Amino acid sequence: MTNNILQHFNIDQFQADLLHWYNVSKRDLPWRRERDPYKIWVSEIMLQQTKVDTVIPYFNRFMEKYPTVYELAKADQQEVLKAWEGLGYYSRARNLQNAVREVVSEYGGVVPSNRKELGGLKGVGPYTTGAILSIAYNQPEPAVDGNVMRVFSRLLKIEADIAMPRTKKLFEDYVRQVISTEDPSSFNQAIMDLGATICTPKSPTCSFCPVQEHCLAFSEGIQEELPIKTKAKKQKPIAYVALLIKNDQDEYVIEKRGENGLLANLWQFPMVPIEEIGMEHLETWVYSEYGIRIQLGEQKGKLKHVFSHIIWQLEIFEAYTLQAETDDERVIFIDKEAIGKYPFPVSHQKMMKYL
DNA sequence: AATTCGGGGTA
DNA sequence: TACCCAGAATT
Repeated sequence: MTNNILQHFNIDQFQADLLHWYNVSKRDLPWRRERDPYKIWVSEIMLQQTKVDTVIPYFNRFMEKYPTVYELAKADQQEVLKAWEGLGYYSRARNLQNAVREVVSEYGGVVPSNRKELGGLKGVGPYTTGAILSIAYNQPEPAVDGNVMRVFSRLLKIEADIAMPRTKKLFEDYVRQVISTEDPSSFNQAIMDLGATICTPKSPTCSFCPVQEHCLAFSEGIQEELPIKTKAKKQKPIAYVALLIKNDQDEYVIEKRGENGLLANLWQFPMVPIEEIGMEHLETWVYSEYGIRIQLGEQKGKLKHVFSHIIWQLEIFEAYTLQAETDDERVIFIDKEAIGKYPFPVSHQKMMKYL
């Protein structure tokens, strides 16, 4: 399989040191209080690219609302998105619910315990498959995420670029050789805890590390140089005029975004891609786009919102209309108090203070 | 292999 | 600012 990097690596002692540390020092997290595969699953989806501290309140609310696959399966998607509001990467929520519905209809409500069926579910990729199989079902499967690549790149002095997709397979091979077959659940979680609390991206606290004596990078003093990761490219800014359109009944215009792409199926205040349209054609564009005749008011503020790949530069304007309806099926007129029932991206939540 | 998907915390 | 985070789907 892999070469002989592990030749001088004491696997048994490493496992013992790591697991002992984990048993003494593991974090008390809501999804660690029991071993319900559904709860492990939800936690793993929420934790994708998201810090533990951010996830905890979302996870607790979600479990109160959807304690089993059956409640989530029968829920309305807009309600699920509302529960996900602010957490980001909203396709996770839509995929999770679709997958849960498949578990109910195809697997009798039981989360699959094999790689083929589990990994075939929407939103369940290689990492999440391994995480559920190991944590919930105690199978010796690798679950390679950013933590694991960082920890192992230092332990074994692996200098492959972790930004490259194929590099993850390399780490999966190493984990398969090093993982505890006695307690794979604790092993994988221990690596994650280690990466989150000690073997951190910057300034790792090697003096507290339970496996310091196993670490090749530490022995050479190069732990700060690893892992190697090529830079992501910068986000492109896009300018919009965002419109708080009010009618004489104090209702506001909000719009449901499309079912694919960025912030899919969330709601927002109408946005005009102002670079393409030009301020002088704004009212005309709004009428052709939404069938709403408006009069532009004054600017209320501006805000910058950074995504992974783009930056929204929003100029927020008031506007007025005499209408209370339109043919555009994306659009509704709604009063201020009812807006809170709809899922909005954070950028548009920030605009609500101007209502 | 590269890009698209959110949002917040950190140094 | 720049980087990172218990990544997956799409192109």
